[in-house]
Amino acid sequence: MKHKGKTNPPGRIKIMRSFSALMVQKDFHSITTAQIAKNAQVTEGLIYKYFKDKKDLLYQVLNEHFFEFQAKIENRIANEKTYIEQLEVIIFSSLESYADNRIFSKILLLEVRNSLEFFNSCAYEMVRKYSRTILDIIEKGVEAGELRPDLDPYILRKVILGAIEHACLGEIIFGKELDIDDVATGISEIVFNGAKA
Amino acid sequence: MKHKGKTNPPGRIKIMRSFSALMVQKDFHSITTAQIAKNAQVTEGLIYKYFKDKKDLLYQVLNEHFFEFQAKIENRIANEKTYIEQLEVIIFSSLESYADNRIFSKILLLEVRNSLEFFNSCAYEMVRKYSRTILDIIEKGVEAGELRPDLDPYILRKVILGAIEHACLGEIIFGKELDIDDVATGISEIVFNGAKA
DNA sequence: TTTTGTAAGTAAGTGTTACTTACCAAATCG
DNA sequence: CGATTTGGTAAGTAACACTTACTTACAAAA
Repeated sequence: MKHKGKTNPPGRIKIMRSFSALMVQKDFHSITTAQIAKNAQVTEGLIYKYFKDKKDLLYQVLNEHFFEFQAKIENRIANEKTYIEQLEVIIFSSLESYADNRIFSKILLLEVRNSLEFFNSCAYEMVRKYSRTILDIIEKGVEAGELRPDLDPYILRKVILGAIEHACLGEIIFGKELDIDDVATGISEIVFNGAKA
Repeated sequence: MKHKGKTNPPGRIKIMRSFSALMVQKDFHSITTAQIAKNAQVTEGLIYKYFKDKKDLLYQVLNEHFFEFQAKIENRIANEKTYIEQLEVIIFSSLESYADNRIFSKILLLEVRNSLEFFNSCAYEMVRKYSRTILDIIEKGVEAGELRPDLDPYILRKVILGAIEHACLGEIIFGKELDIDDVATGISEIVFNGAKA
C-alpha cells in the first residue's frame, strides 16, 4: 500500500522521534529497525509504511531539521548591508545551527555522504540551495568590489564551507564544546583578511 | 586462533586487494563479505582470521595507503624555506594525494568518521600526526613573524584542512576532475592574503 | 625420524538484520 | 449503505556479518 504523505499520522511522528533520539547515542548503522520500532512503540512493519527504507528515514529526519537551519540563516542575512557582512553572518549562523542541532549535523556531515542515493534526495536539494546562496553573495561581492576581482568564487565557497564543516567535526564526533563567537570571527578574519602578517 | 600479524600471507593480501577494488565501485556498506571472499578467491571465514571485523579491514586498508600519503608530503616539506611555503606545499600535496588515491580519500573522508571505533584505530593516529605537523608549522610561522601574531593556530588549521577536504569532496563523490594547481593556489591566496579587495 | 606446534585455509553453520507479505479495523466518502 | 483508503499489526524471509570446528602443510624440536 502506498502512502501519499499528505497527513502526518502519530505512528510516523513517533518513528521519526525515536530514530532522532537513537541518533544522539549511536551511529546510523548500529541503530536497528527493531530498536526504532520498540522505542517508538510501534511494530517494525510500520516503518516501511512511511519510509522506503532505513536510509529514507534518515533523509527525511535530516530534511525536517533543514528547514530550521535555512530559515534562521536567511532571515539574518536580510539584515546585513555589505556582502562580506552577509558571509560573516552565514559563517556564524552555520556554526551556531550545527552546534544547536547535533543530530542534524551528525547526519549531514557524517552519515549521508557515503551513499550516492543521498544526492538524489530532496534533502540534498536543500544543501544545494544553501550552497547556491553563498555563491551568489560571493559573486555579488566581487562585482561590488568588496572582494578581490581575481577571486574564484567557487574556491572561496569551498574554503568557507570547508572551514565551517571542519570546525564542527570535533564537536560532533567527540562532543567537545565550541566557542562559536571565537571560531566564527577567527574564520572570518583569516578568510577575508588573510593569515599573512 | 589468533594471528600475530608478523607475516603477510597471500590470503590476507588477496582479501585487502579484493576489498580495495570493490571500494572503487561501491560504498563500504554495500560491499558484502561474500563478495570480498569470492573476489579474493578465498572463503569468507578467512577474512576473520586476519581482520577482527569488516570495519577492521577498512581501517587496515586505509592505514596502508596512509604511508604513501604521509611520506610524500614530509619529503616535500623539507625542501621549503618559509613556513608559508611549507603550508602551501601541504595544501598542494594533500590535494594531489587525495586525487591520486581515491580509495584512500573515500575511506578517510566519507566512510570511517561515522563510527567512534575509528578514533581508537591506528589509522587515526596517523591523521593526528599529520594534523600535528600542520599545527607545528603554523606555530613556528607565527613565532617567526610570517603569520599574524593574533592568529589562533587551531583555527587556521581548521580552515586549511577544511578547505582541502571540501575541495576533494566533489571529486570523490561525483568523480569530477579537479585542477589541483588552480585549487591549491586559489586556497593559498585566500588563506594567506585574504579574500577582501 | 618422529613428534609437536602452529599458521593457512576451509566448510558449514548461527543469530540478527533489513525488509516483505498478508491481514485487520476503523475512518472516510461517493 | 458499501467501497475504498488510512493507520496499524503479526508473522514471516532472504541475506548478511560473524563463529565454530575442522583440515592440511610444514617447520623446528626431541
